[in-house]
Amino acid sequence: MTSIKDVAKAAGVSTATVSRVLANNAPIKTETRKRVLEAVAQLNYRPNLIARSLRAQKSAKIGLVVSDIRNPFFTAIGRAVEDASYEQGYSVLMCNTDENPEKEELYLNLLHDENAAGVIFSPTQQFSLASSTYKTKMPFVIIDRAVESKETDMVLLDNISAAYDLTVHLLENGYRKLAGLFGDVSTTGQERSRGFHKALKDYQLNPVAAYFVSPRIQQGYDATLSLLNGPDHPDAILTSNSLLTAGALQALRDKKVSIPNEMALAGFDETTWGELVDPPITVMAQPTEEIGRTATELLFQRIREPSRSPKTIILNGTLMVRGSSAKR
Amino acid sequence: MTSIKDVAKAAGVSTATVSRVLANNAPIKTETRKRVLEAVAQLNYRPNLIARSLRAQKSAKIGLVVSDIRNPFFTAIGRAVEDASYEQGYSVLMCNTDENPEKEELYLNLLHDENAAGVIFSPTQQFSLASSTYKTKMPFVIIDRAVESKETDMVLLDNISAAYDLTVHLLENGYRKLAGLFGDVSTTGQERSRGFHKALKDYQLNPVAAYFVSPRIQQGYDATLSLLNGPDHPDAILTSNSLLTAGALQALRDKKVSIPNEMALAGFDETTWGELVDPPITVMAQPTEEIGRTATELLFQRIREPSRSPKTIILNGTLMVRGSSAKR
DNA sequence: ACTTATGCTGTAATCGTTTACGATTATCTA
DNA sequence: TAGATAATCGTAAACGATTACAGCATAAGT
Repeated sequence: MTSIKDVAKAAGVSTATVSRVLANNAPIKTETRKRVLEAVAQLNYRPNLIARSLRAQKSAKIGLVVSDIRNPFFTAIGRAVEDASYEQGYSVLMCNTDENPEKEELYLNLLHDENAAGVIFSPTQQFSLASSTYKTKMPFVIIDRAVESKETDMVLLDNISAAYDLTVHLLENGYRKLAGLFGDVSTTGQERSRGFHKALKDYQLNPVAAYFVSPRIQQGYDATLSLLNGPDHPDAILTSNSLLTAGALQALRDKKVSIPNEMALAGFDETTWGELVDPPITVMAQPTEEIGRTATELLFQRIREPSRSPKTIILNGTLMVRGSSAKR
Repeated sequence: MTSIKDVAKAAGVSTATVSRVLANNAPIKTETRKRVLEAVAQLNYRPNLIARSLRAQKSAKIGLVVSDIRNPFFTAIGRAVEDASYEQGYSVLMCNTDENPEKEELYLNLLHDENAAGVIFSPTQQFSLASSTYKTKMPFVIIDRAVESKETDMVLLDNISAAYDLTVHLLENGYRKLAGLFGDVSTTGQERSRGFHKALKDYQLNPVAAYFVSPRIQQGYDATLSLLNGPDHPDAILTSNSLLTAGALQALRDKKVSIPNEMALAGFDETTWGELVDPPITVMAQPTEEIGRTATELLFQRIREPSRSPKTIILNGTLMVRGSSAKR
């Protein structure tokens, strides 16, 4: 490998000068700079990032730690984070935790050991930021799922309002026997459940059911089946993420339950397929692009100014009314 | 930060001994080992990966370079690669190229500069592995899209056969006026187009149309519209990836073209929503999990034994017959 | 008892950068 | 013109690990 020494030799200067030219944070005579640059081009030299990172005790990469990139919500965010980071010359390390606190810790450690400049993180509930010491070591931005600590930057959805609005929409359209399917691994599910209950209360109704299950297609499927077989048959199902929606839809299909006549369906998160199914699914869309960009910007702000006081940014969902919750 | 020196001091040994205990590739007296381990635990020490990587001139991470992780095909592969790497103690750096050769080069450079142990890569057509020098520096495994060079390991689908079978399926089910929508950025689209044409030829038919467009929902939508407006109205559309399928489906919906009565639809790649839409979509499913795992294993093989002769592994798709191509 | 082998550990070089510190030369200032 | 200031560049010390080499015991062989 050609190192900085080779360049220095070729240009007839010291390694320090080469470094100064490349990091261009110092005065260099135009003529020497030219010589160095020529040598660099000649030898096709590129600085070793590892060595640079070791010396500088930092690196130009950030971590994105989420539960599963197969979830379109996280994929979309991942893409936005990637794009925003790319513009700043940073690269992104994406990590899947599988909702597993051990994996969370492992990846956080890894990122720390890799001198990551910061982390964008969607933690499980078990993961207590307070007890961890990461925040002292690396800038953090929490997305999607709130944590207790007010010490951290966060980008969240107003989950209670969003769920409230979505529920009200169902109620306004004449549905009365609502069931809710919520994720059980994050605060998100709980908050959405709160909005759900609040809306029902305002209408002086009780929910038919509210299940907390792990956010997977299979669980959505199973929960929906048990709703269908249960004593108190709902006339509408509200789901707290797209995986549960997919599972619910699948179950309704298999059981030949017609939507929305026999059962309405509405859920969180926009997906490619939401509009493609028949009937298209009413969703509370999250501004994924904005979440990703905002989180990234917040992170860079904190990297630049570590002592800045923490911000929590609350974004709003957009209700996309479609056929699956048509007025009955 | 606590470094190896602190541990050495605490344990009353030299840094060399600490290193030997931790990398455990040397004889150490049981008693000293115990002391070192205690000190490590005491100080909560974890070796600095950057320093290790600099010294060892390698690292425990691999790159995954694809065009867009929002494409479910790549997402699924990404997940499989992640899991397989995790088991080996490696972490994965995922990169989006956006089908942009410049970004490809940038990320490949980055991975090289980061001492990545290897790369799993789905290149654009413009990217000529031959002209690049990467292969001499890093182990490579190409997935999904063939490259000329026979010097590299590859994991590919038998695209011609897969497209042939999918086309034959449409023909067997009575469709005669077929149109094909293929991606224009990779060899994949071309190969699938070949299989498509081959099948038609075997049935002594000509295609109504064969478009090469960039693999995005919008392009699938636009192409389908122009098919609908064109002079020679097809009775079936075959798409070469799920994004084009989604776009085509959207267009057919918007134009109220009934599927499969007025127009059949069949495409590549299994997705969450393929079965959920009405009618469910017939697809040629790729074994994403297997592709990801195989590629990862191949990569690790090559990392261990760089001079091993290159392998090309060809996998087969699975035809999932569904309503969108029902017999007419 | 003297050599040889072996087990265990420390010293110091090394990986490829950046940068504090000094040294040298050029440019002002008065 | 002497002294001060600034511009430019080189020397060498970090960053935190691994490892070749050497040293010193102790055990074994003759």
